[in-house]
Amino acid sequence: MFNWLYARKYGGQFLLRIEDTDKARSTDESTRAIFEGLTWLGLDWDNEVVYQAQGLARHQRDARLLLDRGLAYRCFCTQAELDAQRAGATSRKESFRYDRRCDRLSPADVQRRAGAGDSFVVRFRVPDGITAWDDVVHGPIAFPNTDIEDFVILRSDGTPIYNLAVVSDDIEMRITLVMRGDDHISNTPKQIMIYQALGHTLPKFAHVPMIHGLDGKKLSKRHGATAVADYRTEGILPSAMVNFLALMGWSPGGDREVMALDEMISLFSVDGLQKKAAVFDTKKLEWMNGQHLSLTPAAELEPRVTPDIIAAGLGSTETLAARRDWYLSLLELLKVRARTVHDIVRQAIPYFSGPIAYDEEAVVKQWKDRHGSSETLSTVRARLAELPSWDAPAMEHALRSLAEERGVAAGKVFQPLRLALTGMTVSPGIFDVLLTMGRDLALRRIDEALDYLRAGTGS
RNA sequence: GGCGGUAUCGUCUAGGGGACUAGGACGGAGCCCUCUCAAGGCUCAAACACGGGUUCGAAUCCCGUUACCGCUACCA
Repeated sequence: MFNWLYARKYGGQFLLRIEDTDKARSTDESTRAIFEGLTWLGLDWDNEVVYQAQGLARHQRDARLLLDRGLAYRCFCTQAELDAQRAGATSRKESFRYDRRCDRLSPADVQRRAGAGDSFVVRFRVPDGITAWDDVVHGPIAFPNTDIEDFVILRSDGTPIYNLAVVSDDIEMRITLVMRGDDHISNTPKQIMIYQALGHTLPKFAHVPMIHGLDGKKLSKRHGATAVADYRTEGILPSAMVNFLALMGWSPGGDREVMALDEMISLFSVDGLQKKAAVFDTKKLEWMNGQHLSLTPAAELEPRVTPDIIAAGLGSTETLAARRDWYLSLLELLKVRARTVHDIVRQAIPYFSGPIAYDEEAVVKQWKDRHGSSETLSTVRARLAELPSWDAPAMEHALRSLAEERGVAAGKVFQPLRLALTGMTVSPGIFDVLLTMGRDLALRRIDEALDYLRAGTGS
């Protein structure tokens, strides 16, 4: 996200690389989630996607180069030996660092063992000194090299370890800015040493904060949604998601919060990048989504909402297209009081011809007196039915004067009617409901309510 | 354990020596608007982790402590 904003802001390129050197963790499923997530959010990448595993030959060539230059060495220690040493060190409460025993092997020994087919890994020989860089978000960071062991760069099966592959690829792809999660800060000195050993100039490094779950830990499966695109099925708009995500770890300064993507681009600056991890707050995401729902014109919302409307059985592509203007005005009416797309669909039900269910609590509250309610509703129906034209001022006059005649507050008329029309106690203004529903359906809904009330009488 | 990073309301954050009785937003409480619910407007509760410095002056700079997070793999 921040990479993308940075690239778009400063006219750079946003390159996508799938780091799939770990077969166990990198599945079709996981890479697809990346593409879907980025696409959904509208974060487009430049050039072809690069798959790290395809750079195998180059990774091996770079390891070979380091070996030839004497900057790396073969290590014949087995995993079991290393594990034992590590366990010993921990039990003695010492910190374990590889003791470089294989670096002391004579060239002849190395030759002999390699020739005999002993398996080995390639380790990078960490030089003396300190490794430091000026991080774009953190400022100067330094690591004493003595704290870094001679790390493995090539496995015994000849495949590269992450730190080598990354540097090799970044050089190949001419990466100028490495912007990533700050969990990579401690990998950075290792990578810098590889850059230097390979004789290449360093890119800039920017370590951005991570996002944590409510428990303060790294976001993971147990926090709910596993992939960003899962929020699509939760009824979240991509514009809201991207806005919300951007605010986790970045601020444009001042009080700016609700923004469109292009505004974020122009406002983006690394100065606004946060150093602290952010906690994902679903409540705020939903609020943000409500804001974006209100701000987005119905015509733009329509393609996103329609599939859900159809799935809910309210209509088909054809029936909706046939009444497009009406449909858009319905969306316009509902979007302001919705937080997710699901809210819109739920509220849209009464405006379509299908059956509606009456909210139980609402019935108890608004239709407590069934005879009285029936009487009120049939009078309301008669007044509405005789209206010369179906417009808001006429309806309002008819219903308000009815309330006045009876000496009751307008709400005493509106609320039972609202329940009859929508089955709910909440809806847009009652005249908007009547108007949007249309005369025929509105009168029918009242008839259905009267039937319901009659059926219930005496029970 | 070692190393590194971070630390402002419950949460996201503004703040970069005096404008801070610390601002905004979400969430919470309440009021207004009002036919209901949203939206909107208003009000309230709510934070500079702690301790030392530096300075005339510190939320802001430095050092320690603590807490949290990360790395410490033939994971990425």
